[in-house]
Amino acid sequence: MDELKLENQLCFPFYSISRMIIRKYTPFLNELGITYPQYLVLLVLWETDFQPVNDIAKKLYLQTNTITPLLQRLENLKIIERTKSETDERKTIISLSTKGHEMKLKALEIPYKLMEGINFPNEDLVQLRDQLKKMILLLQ
Amino acid sequence: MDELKLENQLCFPFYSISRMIIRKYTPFLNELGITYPQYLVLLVLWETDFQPVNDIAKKLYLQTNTITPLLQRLENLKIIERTKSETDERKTIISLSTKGHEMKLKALEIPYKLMEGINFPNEDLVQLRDQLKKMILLLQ
DNA sequence: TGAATTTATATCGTGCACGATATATTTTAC
DNA sequence: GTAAAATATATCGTGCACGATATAAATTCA
Repeated sequence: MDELKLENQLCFPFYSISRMIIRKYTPFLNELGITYPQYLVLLVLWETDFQPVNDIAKKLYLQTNTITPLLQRLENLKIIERTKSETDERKTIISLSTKGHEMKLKALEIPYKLMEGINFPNEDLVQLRDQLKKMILLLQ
Repeated sequence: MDELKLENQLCFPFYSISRMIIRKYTPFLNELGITYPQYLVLLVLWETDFQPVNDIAKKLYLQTNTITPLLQRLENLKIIERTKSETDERKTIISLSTKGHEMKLKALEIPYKLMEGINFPNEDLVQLRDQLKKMILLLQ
């Protein structure tokens, strides 16, 4: 019976922490005029520019039907560009605009500002990150 | 510069794991005809029946404008009932219907079925749960 | 080569999340 | 005792997530 107690749920803490951290991000992302999932897409593009929709989706463990409209919004905001691949016309290649590139400079301070607001012991964080990585592999 | 790499993000693993576990829940919850956030509300009600909207929202770290329409859907499904408090007319008291009570019996097996699909070492899980609890306290 | 299958993206519908706002009830303070 | 503030819920708009479906291009294979 205890297994149905909220306190003993496995997913609930992940679900809550995720939303709580996103809330902490929001004021900084508002300054850039983007949302958290849009920020994740930009992180991917800042690492590697010019990628098909599917590659971005896979890196974020999302489906293309989630990020297609998100990418259309980023295009409307003039942050990215969407062009058809010349070698494979099915593929839509996503690339950063000048504005998208410039946003990286402003974004650089976000991770620091964010961690200031959360006083989590650093040694715990390192260990936690390893556990979470293991967990993602098991869940895929 | 490395702080903007997807791999080094703090929130991304929580966001991904949360969605991945919810995906594992979905087939079992489909059998009950409910969604994961609706399941969370039922967990709260199965522990304590008859609660105002606000109490449920607080336990789930959600806002009332998120769960009000969710509760209306659960009412349409005849799983819960919504009645005004007699002592404070502002409060809407949420209670389980007969169907809502009966669903608990079917739900009892969900935690076991779910953990079967994830081979996470048990000693790690205990430690992880403690870390996550600490984190939630820091983030509130 | 041409039909069948696979791949890549897009579209549509539903249900969250959440900021902003509205409305009604209760409490507080003068 | 009544106006102001606080509380509780509801409504509205936008942007995800994701299942289901559509469409078009590329690949496979008979």
